[in-house]
Amino acid sequence: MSLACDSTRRRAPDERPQQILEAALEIFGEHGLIGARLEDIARRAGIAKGTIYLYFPNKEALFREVVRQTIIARLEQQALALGSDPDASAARQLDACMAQWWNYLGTEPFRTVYRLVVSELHRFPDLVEFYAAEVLTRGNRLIGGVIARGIAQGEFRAVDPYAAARMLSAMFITHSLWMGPNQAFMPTLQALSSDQVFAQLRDFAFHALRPTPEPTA
Amino acid sequence: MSLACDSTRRRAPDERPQQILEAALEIFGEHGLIGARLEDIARRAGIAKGTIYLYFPNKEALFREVVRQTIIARLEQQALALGSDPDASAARQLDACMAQWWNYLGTEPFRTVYRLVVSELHRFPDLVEFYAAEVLTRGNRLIGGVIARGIAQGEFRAVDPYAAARMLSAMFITHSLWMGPNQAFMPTLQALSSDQVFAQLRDFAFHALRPTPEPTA
Amino acid sequence: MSLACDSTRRRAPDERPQQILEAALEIFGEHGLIGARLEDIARRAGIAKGTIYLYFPNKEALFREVVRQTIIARLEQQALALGSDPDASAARQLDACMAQWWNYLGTEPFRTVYRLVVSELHRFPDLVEFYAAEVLTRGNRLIGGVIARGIAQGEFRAVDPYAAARMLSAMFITHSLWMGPNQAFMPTLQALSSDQVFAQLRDFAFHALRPTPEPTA
Amino acid sequence: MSLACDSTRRRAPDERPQQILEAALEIFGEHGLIGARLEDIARRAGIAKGTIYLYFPNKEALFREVVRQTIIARLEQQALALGSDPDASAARQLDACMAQWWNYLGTEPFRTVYRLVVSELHRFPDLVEFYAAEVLTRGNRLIGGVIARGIAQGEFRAVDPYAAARMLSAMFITHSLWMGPNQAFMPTLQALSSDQVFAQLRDFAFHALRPTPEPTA
DNA sequence: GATGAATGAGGTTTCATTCAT
DNA sequence: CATGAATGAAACCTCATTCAT
Repeated sequence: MSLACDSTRRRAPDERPQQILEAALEIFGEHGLIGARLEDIARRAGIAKGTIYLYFPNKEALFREVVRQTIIARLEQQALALGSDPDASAARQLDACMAQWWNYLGTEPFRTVYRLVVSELHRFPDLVEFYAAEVLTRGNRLIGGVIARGIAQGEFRAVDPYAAARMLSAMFITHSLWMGPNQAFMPTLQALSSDQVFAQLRDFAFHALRPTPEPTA
Repeated sequence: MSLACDSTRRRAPDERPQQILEAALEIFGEHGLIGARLEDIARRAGIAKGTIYLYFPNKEALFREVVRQTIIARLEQQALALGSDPDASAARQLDACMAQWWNYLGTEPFRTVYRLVVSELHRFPDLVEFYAAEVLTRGNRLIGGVIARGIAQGEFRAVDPYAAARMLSAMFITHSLWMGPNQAFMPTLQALSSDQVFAQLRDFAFHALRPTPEPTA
Repeated sequence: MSLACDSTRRRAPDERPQQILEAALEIFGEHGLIGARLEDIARRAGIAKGTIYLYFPNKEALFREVVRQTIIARLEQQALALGSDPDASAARQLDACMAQWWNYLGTEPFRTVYRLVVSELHRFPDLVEFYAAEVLTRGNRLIGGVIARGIAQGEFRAVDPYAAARMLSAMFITHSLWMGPNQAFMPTLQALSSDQVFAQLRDFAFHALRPTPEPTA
Repeated sequence: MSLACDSTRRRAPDERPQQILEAALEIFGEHGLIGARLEDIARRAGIAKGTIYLYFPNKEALFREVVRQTIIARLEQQALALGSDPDASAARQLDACMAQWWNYLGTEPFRTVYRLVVSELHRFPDLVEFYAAEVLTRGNRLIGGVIARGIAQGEFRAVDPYAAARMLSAMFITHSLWMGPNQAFMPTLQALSSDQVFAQLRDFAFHALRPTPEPTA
C-alpha cells in the first residue's frame, strides 16, 4: 500500500524492464519456458501481470530477451578478461582468464541460462546462433588465442589451440553445473570448495598443455 | 489373412509399456516434461491417448519411468566396459573405456536424458540421487579405478584419479552434447567427424595424464 | 484362477443378470447414476466389464432395470401385507401393516432406491411414473383403505383417509432415512433402537387418528 | 453510453461469488455434484468457465460452499420463526412456526439442497454434521420447545416433545418434496394447492398432539 | 501508465463402450 | 459366452492474453 522498498519491489519506473527481466530469469530458470507462469514472474518483480505486456509483446519474446540480456551481460564480463595484463606470459594470462571465467560460471545467472540453453533453446534457432557466436565462439577464440600464443612461445605443447580451448570450456562448464545447488550429481564434489575444484581444473589443464619433454620417448 | 498384423489393437500387449516409453523419451526430449503433450506421445507410439493410462498412472510417473529406464539401459552398456581385456595396460584399458563411452554418449537417448537431467531433474530429488549414484558415481569409480591402476604402474602421473576421471567425464559429456543435431553450439565442431573429435578428447586426456618428465623442472 | 465361491463371485451363469443388478444397486446407491463406474459394478459382481454389455445395452438401461427390479421386489413384500388377517380390526390391521412396512423401509435396498429416486429420477419421467403408480399410489391405496375401514367402523376419527395415509408415509420414509448408517442427521435418533422409533411412529399415528372424544370442545 | 451496463466484464465484481453460487445451486440441483458441468454453471451465471476458478479452487469447494450458503440462508429464516409473538399460546405459536416453515420448504433452494443432502452428502461428513447440527437439531429444538411448553400448559397431550417435533419435520419435509415440480410422486397431491396440503398437515399434527380425553380410556 | 478480473483455448485425466481374442 | 485392452469423447482445470477501469 505504501512505498515498499524491498529489492524486488517497485523501483524507479524506468528500471521496469530490467526488473522484469531479472524476475523472469529466475522463474524461467526454475520452471523452464513453458512451466514458468507469467503471474509468478510478475509477483517476483513486484508488479501486476498485465504490466509485463507493456514492455514485452508476449511470453516468448520475454524469454528471448531474458536469454539475450543475460548473454550480453556475460560478454561484458568477458571483455575485461584480457585487458588486464597484455605483456604477461601466455601461461599467466591463461591463468587469469580461467580464474575470471570460473568466477563467472559459478554465478547463478550463468547456470540458469545454461540450463535453458541446453533444454529449450533448440526451438529458437536464431538464439542458438546468437549464443554460439557470441559466447562459445568468442570465448573459444579468446582462450584459443592465448593458447596459440603460448604454443608459439614454447610455453605449451603443439596442439590445435581451439580444440584445446574447447576441452577447457567443456571441463569448466560441466563442473560449474555440478557445483551448483540442488544438483547433488557428484557426491565427491560436495566436500570440495570452489577453490579446490578450480585448482583441479587448473592443474589438469596445464598438465595437458605442458610441452612434451623431448622427442625421445 | 487378418492375423494380428495390421489392427493396432491388441498388438503384442507385452511390449506396450516399452513402446510408450520409447515414444515418451523422444517427446520429452523434444519438449521437456511440461511441454510434452500426452497426445503427441500417444500418436508417436501409434496408440490412443487413453491407452497410456493403462500402463502409467499419470504424466509425471511416465516421465520418471522414462528416465529410470534409460538410465538403467545405460548401466548395462557400462557393465560391459571393463570385461573386455583385464590384463591390458591401464592406458589401453582407459582407451577402450573411452571409446565405448564416446560411442554411447553419441546416442540420442543419452543426449535426451542428459538434457532432461540438466533442465528438469532438480524437481525430482530422488531421481537426481538415482542418477548421481548409478551413473555419475559409478562411472567415476570405474574410470577412476583404471586411472589409479595406471598411476600405480607408472603409466600416468600422480593425480587424484577420481578428480581426473571427473575431468574426462566433463569433457566427454559436453562434447557429446555439442556434437548433437540441432545444437550448432560450436561452429568449429561442425566440420569434424565424431572420430576426429574423439581423437582430440583422447589426445587431451592422455597428455594431461602422462607422467611428468623429471621431478626436476 | 480356480472356482471362487464367495457370495459375490461366479454364480451359475443363468443368475448373471440378477448378480449384476445386485452389484449395480450397491454401486449406484453409493455413487449415483453418473458417479458409478461400470468397472466397479463389474468387480463387485465378480465379472468382467464387458460382460455387463451382454445383458444390458448400456449404463442407463442398467440403471433403469435396477430401479425397476428393486421396486418390483418391494411390491411383492407389500402384497403380503394384507393377506395375513382379513378379519382383524382396522387398528390391528394398520398396526400389522406399519410393522411390516417399517421392517421393509429399514432395508438397505429401499434406502438406496429412495435416494436414487429423490436425486436422479427426475431425468427418467417414465420411471417416476412407474414408481409413483406402483409404490406410492398403491401403498397409499392400501393404507388408505385400511384407514377408511377404520373410520367406517368408528375406530378412527373422520379424516381424508388417503391424506392420512400420506402423512404416515412421509413420517415412515423420512425416519427410515434418518435411521440409516452414515446419516448422522438426527443426533437424538442415534440413541434409539429401531423398535423404539417404531413405537414413536405408531404412537403418533394412532393418536392422530383416534376418534374425537365428543363434539363438545 | 457504455457505462458498465452491457459488457459482462467487470460487472459488479463484489457480487460475482453470489452470482456463481446461485447458478451452481441450480445446476447442482438438476444434475448432482458429479453430473453438473462447470461449463453449464458458468453459462447460467453468464460468465466464462475460467472465472469460476477465480473465486473457488475447484468443483468440490464450490459444491460445499453452495450447500453451506443455502443452509445458512435457511437459518436466517428460522431465526425469525419465534420472534413474532412470545405471549401467544403454544398452539398458536406452533401454528405460526409451521406456516412459516411450510412456506420456506416450498422454496426451490430448499428442495434442491434437500435433494443434495439425501443423495450426495454422505460423502462429505463434515457437511452432514453441519447440516445436522444447524438445521435439523436446531429446528428440532425450536419446535420441540414449543411443544414442550404446550404440554406444560395442558394444551397438548404428554408426549416426548422432541420425538413429536421429529414427526412433524418428517411430514413437512417429505410433503414439500412431493409438492415440487417434476416430482409427480403422489398423483393425489397434484390436485391440491399448497394451502390445502398445509391444512392437512396442520390438522394431522394438531390431532396427534391434542390432549387425551380422559385418563381413563 | 498500471492493474487484475475475465476470457477461452488447450492440456490432463476419466470412463462408457467396443471388439479381437 | 466371457474377457479386458483399447478407444476417444468429454470433463476438469490452467494460464497466456486482453481490456475496462
